[in-house]
Amino acid sequence: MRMLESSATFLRGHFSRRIFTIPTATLNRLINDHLRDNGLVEARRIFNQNRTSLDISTWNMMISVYVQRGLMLEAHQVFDQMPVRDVVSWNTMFMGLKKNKDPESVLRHFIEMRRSGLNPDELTIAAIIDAVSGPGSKVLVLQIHTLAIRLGLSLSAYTGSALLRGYTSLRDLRGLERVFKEILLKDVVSWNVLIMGYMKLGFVEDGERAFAEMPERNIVTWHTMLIGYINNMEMDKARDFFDKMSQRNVFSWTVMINGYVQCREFKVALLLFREMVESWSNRPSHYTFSSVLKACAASSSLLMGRQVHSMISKRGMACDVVLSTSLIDMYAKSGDITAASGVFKSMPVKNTASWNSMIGGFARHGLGVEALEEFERMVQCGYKPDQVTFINLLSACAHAGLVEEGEKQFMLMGRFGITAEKEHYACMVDLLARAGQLDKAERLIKGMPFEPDFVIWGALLGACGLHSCLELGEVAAKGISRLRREHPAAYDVLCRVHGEKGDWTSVMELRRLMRKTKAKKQDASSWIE
DNA sequence: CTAGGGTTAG
Repeated sequence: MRMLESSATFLRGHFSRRIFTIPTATLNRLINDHLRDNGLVEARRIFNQNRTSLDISTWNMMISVYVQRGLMLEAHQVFDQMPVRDVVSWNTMFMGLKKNKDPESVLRHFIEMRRSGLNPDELTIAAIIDAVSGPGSKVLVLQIHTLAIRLGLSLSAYTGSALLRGYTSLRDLRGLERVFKEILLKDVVSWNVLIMGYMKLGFVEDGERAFAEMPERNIVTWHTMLIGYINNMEMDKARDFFDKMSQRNVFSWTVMINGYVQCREFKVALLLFREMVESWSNRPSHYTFSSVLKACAASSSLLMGRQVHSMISKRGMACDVVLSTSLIDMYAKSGDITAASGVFKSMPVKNTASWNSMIGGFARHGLGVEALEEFERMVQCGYKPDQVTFINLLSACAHAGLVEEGEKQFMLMGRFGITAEKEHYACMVDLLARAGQLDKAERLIKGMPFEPDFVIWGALLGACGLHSCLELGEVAAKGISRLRREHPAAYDVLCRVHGEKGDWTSVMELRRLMRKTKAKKQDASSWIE
C-alpha cells in the first residue's frame, strides 16, 4: 500500500512538470490496485490526472467499477466524457442500467450506439433482449433476434440463453425450442434456461424430459426444477425432488420452505425450517428468515416468531430493512403490537414498506389514531406514501370509526400522486357503511370509475346486516350474484347463505368469509399446539 | 477493460 502511494505521488509530481506517457498497463494496474484496497477516490484522482493519455480500456475499467458499486451517476459521468467509446464501454453501461432496473434507458442507449455506427456483440444482444423482454414487446424480441442472426451471433450459448429468456417472456414455446436447437454448443446454462422456460410456460413434463436428457447438471439445474415444480403447484413432486437432491445448500432449503409458504402450508414450512436448523447442515440466510417470518405471521405463531427473532439476534445477523419489516409484520399479525413498534423504532433505515407495515399493524389492532400519527411522521420524515400506505391508513380509520379523518385522507391521496384504486374504494365503502352512512356508501359505489367487485359489495352487504337495512342489502346481494361468472366459488358461498332469507347472522358469516378471502389469511392457529 | 441461469418485505 505504501508503495502504491509513493508511486502515485511520483506520478503526480512528474505530471505537473513534464509530459510523458505512462504505459497503459502500468496505469491500469495502479488504478486497479487502489480499487482493490477500496481507494476509489485515489483511483479516480490518478485517473483524472492522466486523463489526456488514457487508454480506452482504462476508461472502461473505471466505468465498470462504478457500475459494480451501483454508482450510475459517476459511471455516466465518465462515460459521457470519453473521447471515443467501444463496444465494451456500451456493454458496461447496459449492464449498469440493467442492474438499476432501467430497461427504457438500455433501449435508448442501444439506439444511440447503433447510430454511432458500432456493431453489437454477444453481450450487447443479451443485454438488449433482457431489456425488451416482457409482455407486449413481441416485435422487439423478434427484431433483436433477427439482428443477432444477421450478425452471426444467434448461435452462441451466451446470446442463446438471453434469446431463450426472451421467447419465454413472450410465452412462445415454438420460439423457445427453435432457439435452443439453433445453439451450436449447448452448455449447462442453455439447458437450465430451457428448463426454466418450459416450467414457466407450464410444460412440466417437457422440463422433466430436458432434465433427463441433459449431459451435465449443476445445482442451479436442481433449483430450476424445484422452483418449476413449486410454481406449477406440484408440491409433492417438489418435495420428492428436494429429498432426492444429492447436494443441498441454503438456497435449496429456502426455496422449499418458501414454496410451502406460497401455497399456504405454513406449518409444514415451519417444520422444514426446524429440520434445517436442527440438522446444522446450512445456516439460514436473510431469505430464509424472511420466508419463515412470513409463515409465522400468517399462522399467528407468536412464540415461533419470537424464537426466530432471537435467532437472528444471536447470530449477529445484520437486520436489514427487509428483515426488520418482516419482523414488524410478524409481530403485528400475531398480536404483539408493542414488539412491532419496538422493532420499527429501532430501525436506523426505513423505507415505504416498513412504514406501511407499521401503519397496517396499527390498523389491524384498531389503533386508528396511532396509524394517523404514524402517517403524519412518515410524511414529515420525507417518505413517499404509496397505494398500500393509503389502503392501510383508510382501513385503520374504518376499524376505528374515524369517518371524517378517513374521508379527509381519501380526498388528499391525489396530492401524493396516488389515484384511488378498487381497494381504496372498498375501504371507504366499509368505513361509511359501518358508520351507518349507507346512502353515502351507495353513492360512492355508483360514482366509482370501475365496476364494484366482490369485496366492495361484501363490505356493503355486511354493513347492511349490521344496520338492518334490508333494501340496500338486497342491492348488494344482487351485485354479488351478478359477479358469479367471475367468482364461481364465492357465488356458492352466497347461495348457501342466501337460501336462508332474512337471516342476517348468516350474512355476517358471509362477510367474515369474504374479509378472510380478501386478507388471504389462514385460520389463526398457534405453532405450539 | 464488459460476462448469461436459481429466492426476500407491505
